[in-house]
Amino acid sequence: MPITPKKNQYALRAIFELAKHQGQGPKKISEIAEIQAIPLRFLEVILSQLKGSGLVESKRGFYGGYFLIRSPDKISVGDVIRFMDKPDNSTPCAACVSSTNCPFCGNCAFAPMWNRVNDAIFEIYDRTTIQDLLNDEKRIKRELPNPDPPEAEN
Amino acid sequence: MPITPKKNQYALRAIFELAKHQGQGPKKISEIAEIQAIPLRFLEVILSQLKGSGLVESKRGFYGGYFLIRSPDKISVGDVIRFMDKPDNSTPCAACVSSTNCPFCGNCAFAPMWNRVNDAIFEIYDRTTIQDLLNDEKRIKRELPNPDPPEAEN
DNA sequence: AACTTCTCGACTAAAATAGTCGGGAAGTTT
DNA sequence: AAACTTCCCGACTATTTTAGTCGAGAAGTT
Repeated sequence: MPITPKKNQYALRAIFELAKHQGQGPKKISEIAEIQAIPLRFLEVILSQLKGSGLVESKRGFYGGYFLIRSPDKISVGDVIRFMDKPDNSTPCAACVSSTNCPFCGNCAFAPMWNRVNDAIFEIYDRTTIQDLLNDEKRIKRELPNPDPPEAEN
Repeated sequence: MPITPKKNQYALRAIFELAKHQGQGPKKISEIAEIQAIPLRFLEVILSQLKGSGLVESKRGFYGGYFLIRSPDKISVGDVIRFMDKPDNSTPCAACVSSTNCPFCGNCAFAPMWNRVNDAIFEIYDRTTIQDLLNDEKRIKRELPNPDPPEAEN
Protein backbone atom coordinates (compact mmCIF):
# COMPACT_ATOMS: atom_id res chain seq x y z
CA MET A 1 0.00 0.00 0.00
CA PRO A 2 2.81 2.49 0.47
CA ILE A 3 3.77 4.08 -2.82
CA THR A 4 7.35 3.04 -2.34
CA PRO A 5 8.91 1.07 0.51
CA LYS A 6 10.61 2.76 3.43
CA LYS A 7 13.99 1.63 2.26
CA ASN A 8 13.60 3.66 -0.92
CA GLN A 9 12.51 6.67 1.04
CA TYR A 10 15.53 6.34 3.27
CA ALA A 11 17.73 6.16 0.20
CA LEU A 12 16.18 9.34 -1.13
CA ARG A 13 16.52 11.15 2.16
CA ALA A 14 20.12 10.09 2.47
CA ILE A 15 20.95 11.41 -0.96
CA PHE A 16 18.99 14.54 -0.19
CA GLU A 17 21.12 15.01 2.90
CA LEU A 18 24.33 14.47 0.97
CA ALA A 19 23.14 17.03 -1.54
CA LYS A 20 22.79 19.63 1.20
CA HIS A 21 26.39 19.00 2.02
CA GLN A 22 27.75 19.18 -1.52
CA GLY A 23 31.31 20.42 -1.79
CA GLN A 24 31.91 20.24 1.95
CA GLY A 25 33.64 16.90 1.96
CA PRO A 26 32.26 13.55 3.13
CA LYS A 27 29.34 13.34 5.48
CA LYS A 28 29.14 10.61 8.12
CA ILE A 29 26.44 7.97 8.06
CA SER A 30 25.76 8.66 11.72
CA GLU A 31 24.94 12.31 11.02
CA ILE A 32 22.61 11.48 8.18
CA ALA A 33 20.95 8.85 10.30
CA GLU A 34 20.31 11.30 13.08
CA ILE A 35 19.08 14.20 10.97
CA GLN A 36 16.81 12.02 8.88
CA ALA A 37 15.71 9.70 11.68
CA ILE A 38 16.89 6.54 9.95
CA PRO A 39 18.17 3.52 11.92
CA LEU A 40 21.94 3.71 11.69
CA ARG A 41 22.77 0.12 10.85
CA PHE A 42 20.04 0.01 8.25
CA LEU A 43 21.32 3.16 6.63
CA GLU A 44 24.77 1.60 6.42
CA VAL A 45 23.29 -1.14 4.31
CA ILE A 46 21.41 1.27 2.10
CA LEU A 47 24.30 3.63 1.44
CA SER A 48 26.65 0.82 0.76
CA GLN A 49 24.14 -0.50 -1.75
CA LEU A 50 23.83 2.93 -3.32
CA LYS A 51 27.52 2.92 -4.20
CA GLY A 52 26.58 0.60 -7.00
CA SER A 53 24.48 3.31 -8.56
CA GLY A 54 27.33 5.63 -9.47
CA LEU A 55 25.65 8.43 -7.57
CA VAL A 56 27.63 8.32 -4.34
CA GLU A 57 31.11 7.47 -3.20
CA SER A 58 32.63 6.99 0.21
CA LYS A 59 35.80 7.44 2.18
CA ARG A 60 36.81 5.71 5.39
CA GLY A 61 38.55 6.80 8.53
CA PHE A 62 38.35 9.81 10.76
CA TYR A 63 37.34 12.31 8.13
CA GLY A 64 35.42 9.69 6.23
CA GLY A 65 31.82 9.54 5.13
CA TYR A 66 29.74 9.60 2.00
CA PHE A 67 29.47 12.19 -0.76
CA LEU A 68 27.70 12.67 -4.07
CA ILE A 69 29.65 12.28 -7.25
CA ARG A 70 26.98 13.85 -9.45
CA SER A 71 25.42 17.23 -9.01
CA PRO A 72 21.99 17.29 -7.34
CA ASP A 73 20.33 18.83 -10.38
CA LYS A 74 21.50 15.87 -12.44
CA ILE A 75 20.05 13.28 -10.07
CA SER A 76 16.37 12.53 -10.37
CA VAL A 77 14.17 10.71 -7.93
CA GLY A 78 13.59 8.23 -10.73
CA ASP A 79 17.30 7.43 -10.86
CA VAL A 80 17.27 6.52 -7.22
CA ILE A 81 14.04 4.54 -7.17
CA ARG A 82 14.88 2.63 -10.29
CA PHE A 83 18.25 1.69 -8.87
CA MET A 84 16.84 0.63 -5.53
CA ASP A 85 14.23 -1.56 -7.20
CA LYS A 86 16.77 -3.02 -9.57
CA PRO A 87 17.84 -6.24 -7.76
CA ASP A 88 14.63 -7.98 -8.65
CA ASN A 89 14.56 -6.61 -12.15
CA SER A 90 12.81 -9.73 -13.42
CA THR A 91 9.44 -8.13 -14.32
CA PRO A 92 8.59 -11.18 -16.43
CA CYS A 93 5.23 -9.83 -17.48
CA ALA A 94 5.99 -6.21 -18.32
CA ALA A 95 2.31 -5.64 -18.85
CA CYS A 96 0.89 -6.70 -15.51
CA VAL A 97 3.30 -4.60 -13.56
CA SER A 98 2.22 -6.08 -10.31
CA SER A 99 2.16 -9.82 -10.53
CA THR A 100 4.86 -12.36 -11.12
CA ASN A 101 2.82 -14.81 -13.09
CA CYS A 102 -0.21 -13.26 -14.60
CA PRO A 103 -2.15 -15.93 -16.49
CA PHE A 104 -3.31 -13.45 -19.09
CA CYS A 105 -0.04 -11.84 -19.92
CA GLY A 106 -0.20 -10.20 -23.31
CA ASN A 107 -3.92 -10.21 -23.91
CA CYS A 108 -5.13 -8.83 -20.64
CA ALA A 109 -7.53 -5.93 -20.55
CA PHE A 110 -5.90 -4.50 -17.45
CA ALA A 111 -2.36 -4.34 -18.75
CA PRO A 112 -2.64 -0.99 -20.54
CA MET A 113 -3.97 0.62 -17.39
CA TRP A 114 -1.19 -0.72 -15.19
CA ASN A 115 1.28 0.56 -17.71
CA ARG A 116 -0.29 3.97 -17.78
CA VAL A 117 -0.14 4.10 -14.02
CA ASN A 118 3.46 3.05 -13.98
CA ASP A 119 4.35 5.63 -16.59
CA ALA A 120 2.54 8.37 -14.71
CA ILE A 121 4.46 7.56 -11.56
CA PHE A 122 7.83 7.58 -13.24
CA GLU A 123 7.10 10.69 -15.18
CA ILE A 124 6.87 12.48 -11.87
CA TYR A 125 9.89 10.73 -10.44
CA ASP A 126 11.97 11.50 -13.49
CA ARG A 127 11.03 15.14 -13.57
CA THR A 128 11.84 15.70 -9.92
CA THR A 129 15.52 16.26 -9.21
CA ILE A 130 17.19 16.27 -5.84
CA GLN A 131 17.93 19.95 -6.46
CA ASP A 132 14.18 20.58 -6.87
CA LEU A 133 13.58 19.03 -3.48
CA LEU A 134 16.35 21.12 -1.97
CA ASN A 135 14.72 24.24 -3.36
CA ASP A 136 11.34 23.16 -2.05
CA GLU A 137 12.76 22.68 1.39
CA LYS A 138 14.28 26.16 1.38
CA ARG A 139 10.96 27.62 0.35
CA ILE A 140 9.11 25.69 3.05
CA LYS A 141 11.55 26.90 5.67
CA ARG A 142 11.08 30.49 4.58
CA GLU A 143 7.33 30.13 4.87
CA LEU A 144 7.38 28.48 8.31
CA PRO A 145 10.15 30.59 9.82
CA ASN A 146 10.38 29.26 13.40
CA PRO A 147 8.73 25.90 13.81
CA ASP A 148 10.80 25.19 16.94
CA PRO A 149 13.21 27.99 17.77
CA PRO A 150 16.37 26.94 19.61
CA GLU A 151 15.98 28.07 23.20
CA ALA A 152 18.77 30.12 24.72
CA GLU A 153 20.81 27.88 26.95
CA ASN A 154 20.94 29.16 30.53
CA MET B 1 6.88 -3.05 -5.40
CA PRO B 2 3.65 -4.14 -7.08
CA ILE B 3 1.47 -1.16 -7.89
CA THR B 4 -1.41 -2.71 -6.04
CA PRO B 5 -1.57 -6.02 -4.17
CA LYS B 6 -2.85 -9.19 -5.75
CA LYS B 7 -5.96 -9.09 -3.65
CA ASN B 8 -6.98 -5.81 -5.26
CA GLN B 9 -6.33 -7.18 -8.68
CA TYR B 10 -8.44 -10.20 -7.90
CA ALA B 11 -11.22 -7.91 -6.75
CA LEU B 12 -11.04 -5.98 -10.02
CA ARG B 13 -11.01 -9.12 -12.10
CA ALA B 14 -13.96 -10.52 -10.21
CA ILE B 15 -15.99 -7.39 -10.80
CA PHE B 16 -14.86 -7.37 -14.39
CA GLU B 17 -16.15 -10.91 -14.73
CA LEU B 18 -19.48 -10.01 -13.14
CA ALA B 19 -19.74 -7.11 -15.55
CA LYS B 20 -19.45 -9.46 -18.49
CA HIS B 21 -22.40 -11.33 -17.11
CA GLN B 22 -24.61 -8.30 -16.45
CA GLY B 23 -28.33 -8.98 -16.69
CA GLN B 24 -27.88 -12.73 -16.89
CA GLY B 25 -28.51 -13.45 -13.22
CA PRO B 26 -26.00 -14.38 -10.54
CA LYS B 27 -22.63 -15.83 -11.42
CA LYS B 28 -21.00 -18.45 -9.20
CA ILE B 29 -17.76 -17.80 -7.35
CA SER B 30 -16.41 -21.06 -8.70
CA GLU B 31 -16.87 -19.95 -12.30
CA ILE B 32 -15.19 -16.61 -11.71
CA ALA B 33 -12.36 -18.32 -9.89
CA GLU B 34 -11.76 -20.65 -12.80
CA ILE B 35 -11.96 -18.09 -15.58
CA GLN B 36 -9.80 -15.58 -13.79
CA ALA B 37 -7.41 -18.09 -12.23
CA ILE B 38 -8.06 -16.97 -8.68
CA PRO B 39 -7.85 -19.38 -5.71
CA LEU B 40 -11.47 -20.24 -4.91
CA ARG B 41 -11.43 -19.89 -1.15
CA PHE B 42 -9.55 -16.63 -1.38
CA LEU B 43 -12.05 -15.26 -3.85
CA GLU B 44 -14.86 -16.14 -1.44
CA VAL B 45 -13.24 -13.85 1.09
CA ILE B 46 -12.75 -11.06 -1.40
CA LEU B 47 -16.25 -11.11 -2.84
CA SER B 48 -17.83 -11.31 0.54
CA GLN B 49 -15.78 -8.27 1.52
CA LEU B 50 -16.86 -6.47 -1.64
CA LYS B 51 -20.48 -6.70 -0.58
CA GLY B 52 -19.71 -3.87 1.80
CA SER B 53 -18.93 -1.62 -1.12
CA GLY B 54 -22.44 -1.41 -2.49
CA LEU B 55 -21.18 -2.59 -5.86
CA VAL B 56 -22.14 -6.25 -5.69
CA GLU B 57 -24.83 -8.36 -4.17
CA SER B 58 -25.25 -12.10 -3.77
CA LYS B 59 -27.78 -14.83 -3.68
CA ARG B 60 -27.41 -18.29 -2.18
CA GLY B 61 -28.52 -21.74 -3.21
CA PHE B 62 -28.60 -23.63 -6.45
CA TYR B 63 -29.07 -20.66 -8.74
CA GLY B 64 -27.03 -18.48 -6.45
CA GLY B 65 -23.97 -16.42 -7.09
CA TYR B 66 -22.84 -12.83 -7.26
CA PHE B 67 -24.02 -9.96 -9.42
CA LEU B 68 -23.38 -6.26 -9.88
CA ILE B 69 -25.89 -3.77 -8.58
CA ARG B 70 -24.45 -0.84 -10.46
CA SER B 71 -23.83 -0.62 -14.15
CA PRO B 72 -20.25 -1.22 -15.30
CA ASP B 73 -19.94 2.25 -16.76
CA LYS B 74 -20.71 3.71 -13.35
CA ILE B 75 -18.03 1.68 -11.57
CA SER B 76 -14.50 2.99 -11.75
CA VAL B 77 -11.32 1.16 -10.90
CA GLY B 78 -10.81 3.86 -8.29
CA ASP B 79 -14.06 2.88 -6.57
CA VAL B 80 -12.81 -0.66 -6.20
CA ILE B 81 -9.25 0.09 -5.13
CA ARG B 82 -10.32 2.72 -2.66
CA PHE B 83 -12.79 0.34 -1.12
CA MET B 84 -10.32 -2.52 -0.90
CA ASP B 85 -7.75 -0.31 0.78
CA LYS B 86 -10.30 1.13 3.14
CA PRO B 87 -9.89 -1.10 6.24
CA ASP B 88 -6.62 0.59 7.18
CA ASN B 89 -7.88 4.05 6.39
CA SER B 90 -5.70 5.56 9.11
CA THR B 91 -3.24 7.49 6.86
CA PRO B 92 -2.19 9.60 9.83
CA CYS B 93 0.28 11.61 7.82
CA ALA B 94 -1.62 12.44 4.65
CA ALA B 95 1.50 14.05 3.25
CA CYS B 96 3.96 11.19 3.42
CA VAL B 97 1.67 8.78 1.73
CA SER B 98 3.88 5.85 2.45
CA SER B 99 4.89 5.90 6.06
CA THR B 100 2.93 5.58 9.25
CA ASN B 101 4.99 7.90 11.35
CA CYS B 102 7.04 10.25 9.28
CA PRO B 103 9.13 12.43 11.58
CA PHE B 104 8.85 15.38 9.23
CA CYS B 105 5.15 15.38 8.64
CA GLY B 106 3.99 18.76 7.50
CA ASN B 107 7.27 20.41 6.64
CA CYS B 108 8.82 17.68 4.58
CA ALA B 109 10.25 18.44 1.17
CA PHE B 110 9.10 15.11 -0.20
CA ALA B 111 5.47 15.37 0.74
CA PRO B 112 4.29 17.37 -2.30
CA MET B 113 5.88 14.83 -4.61
CA TRP B 114 4.26 11.85 -2.90
CA ASN B 115 0.96 13.64 -3.15
CA ARG B 116 1.40 14.36 -6.81
CA VAL B 117 2.20 10.70 -7.40
CA ASN B 118 -0.80 9.58 -5.47
CA ASP B 119 -3.05 11.97 -7.36
CA ALA B 120 -1.66 10.86 -10.69
CA ILE B 121 -2.39 7.25 -9.86
CA PHE B 122 -5.93 7.89 -8.79
CA GLU B 123 -6.66 10.15 -11.69
CA ILE B 124 -6.10 7.15 -13.91
CA TYR B 125 -8.02 4.80 -11.65
CA ASP B 126 -10.95 7.17 -11.44
CA ARG B 127 -11.14 7.74 -15.15
CA THR B 128 -11.10 4.05 -15.99
CA THR B 129 -14.46 2.35 -15.69
CA ILE B 130 -15.14 -1.34 -15.75
CA GLN B 131 -17.02 -0.74 -18.98
CA ASP B 132 -13.85 0.76 -20.48
CA LEU B 133 -11.97 -2.40 -19.61
CA LEU B 134 -14.73 -4.50 -21.11
CA ASN B 135 -14.48 -2.53 -24.34
CA ASP B 136 -10.70 -2.88 -24.34
CA GLU B 137 -11.00 -6.62 -23.98
CA LYS B 138 -13.39 -6.82 -26.91
CA ARG B 139 -11.00 -4.82 -29.04
CA ILE B 140 -8.06 -6.98 -28.01
CA LYS B 141 -9.96 -10.11 -28.90
CA ARG B 142 -10.85 -8.75 -32.31
CA GLU B 143 -7.21 -8.01 -32.97
CA LEU B 144 -5.89 -11.39 -31.83
CA PRO B 145 -8.67 -13.53 -33.30
CA ASN B 146 -7.55 -17.07 -32.44
CA PRO B 147 -4.97 -17.13 -29.67
CA ASP B 148 -5.84 -20.77 -28.87
CA PRO B 149 -8.56 -22.15 -31.11
CA PRO B 150 -10.65 -24.96 -29.60
CA GLU B 151 -9.54 -28.17 -31.29
CA ALA B 152 -12.20 -30.39 -32.80
CA GLU B 153 -12.78 -33.34 -30.52
CA ASN B 154 -12.12 -36.68 -32.21
C1' DA C 1 48.86 2.00 18.93
C1' DA C 2 44.45 3.82 19.52
C1' DC C 3 40.58 5.56 17.42
C1' DT C 4 37.17 6.56 13.92
C1' DT C 5 34.57 5.53 10.08
C1' DC C 6 33.06 2.72 6.36
C1' DT C 7 32.51 -2.54 4.72
C1' DC C 8 30.70 -7.08 4.26
C1' DG C 9 27.87 -10.95 4.86
C1' DA C 10 25.00 -13.30 7.43
C1' DC C 11 21.40 -13.31 10.49
C1' DT C 12 16.74 -12.12 13.05
C1' DA C 13 12.35 -9.77 13.66
C1' DA C 14 8.18 -7.96 12.31
C1' DA C 15 4.63 -7.03 9.30
C1' DA C 16 1.97 -7.56 5.26
C1' DT C 17 0.09 -10.58 1.93
C1' DA C 18 -1.85 -14.63 0.36
C1' DG C 19 -4.23 -18.40 1.06
C1' DT C 20 -6.89 -22.30 3.71
C1' DC C 21 -10.40 -24.63 6.43
C1' DG C 22 -14.56 -26.38 8.91
C1' DG C 23 -18.87 -25.87 9.75
C1' DG C 24 -23.16 -23.36 9.08
C1' DA C 25 -27.22 -20.80 6.67
C1' DA C 26 -30.10 -19.89 2.72
C1' DG C 27 -32.08 -21.52 -1.32
C1' DT C 28 -33.35 -25.34 -4.93
C1' DT C 29 -34.54 -29.88 -6.43
C1' DT C 30 -36.50 -34.26 -6.04
C1' DA D 1 -38.71 -33.95 3.99
C1' DA D 2 -33.79 -35.21 2.52
C1' DA D 3 -30.18 -34.16 -0.43
C1' DC D 4 -27.70 -30.90 -2.70
C1' DT D 5 -25.75 -26.55 -4.12
C1' DT D 6 -24.20 -22.21 -3.22
C1' DC D 7 -22.81 -18.37 -0.43
C1' DC D 8 -21.27 -17.06 4.58
C1' DC D 9 -18.30 -16.40 8.54
C1' DG D 10 -14.49 -16.36 11.47
C1' DA D 11 -10.51 -18.07 12.71
C1' DC D 12 -6.35 -19.97 11.41
C1' DT D 13 -1.70 -20.98 8.74
C1' DA D 14 1.79 -20.23 5.38
C1' DT D 15 4.66 -17.46 2.57
C1' DT D 16 6.93 -13.46 1.23
C1' DT D 17 8.55 -9.02 1.78
C1' DT D 18 10.27 -5.46 4.43
C1' DA D 19 12.83 -3.75 8.10
C1' DG D 20 16.33 -3.91 10.97
C1' DT D 21 20.59 -5.92 13.61
C1' DC D 22 25.16 -7.70 14.51
C1' DG D 23 30.18 -8.96 14.76
C1' DA D 24 34.35 -8.74 12.93
C1' DG D 25 37.33 -6.55 9.71
C1' DA D 26 39.67 -2.94 6.53
C1' DA D 27 41.03 1.73 5.48
C1' DG D 28 42.28 6.10 7.11
C1' DT D 29 43.64 9.68 10.96
C1' DT D 30 45.88 11.22 15.14
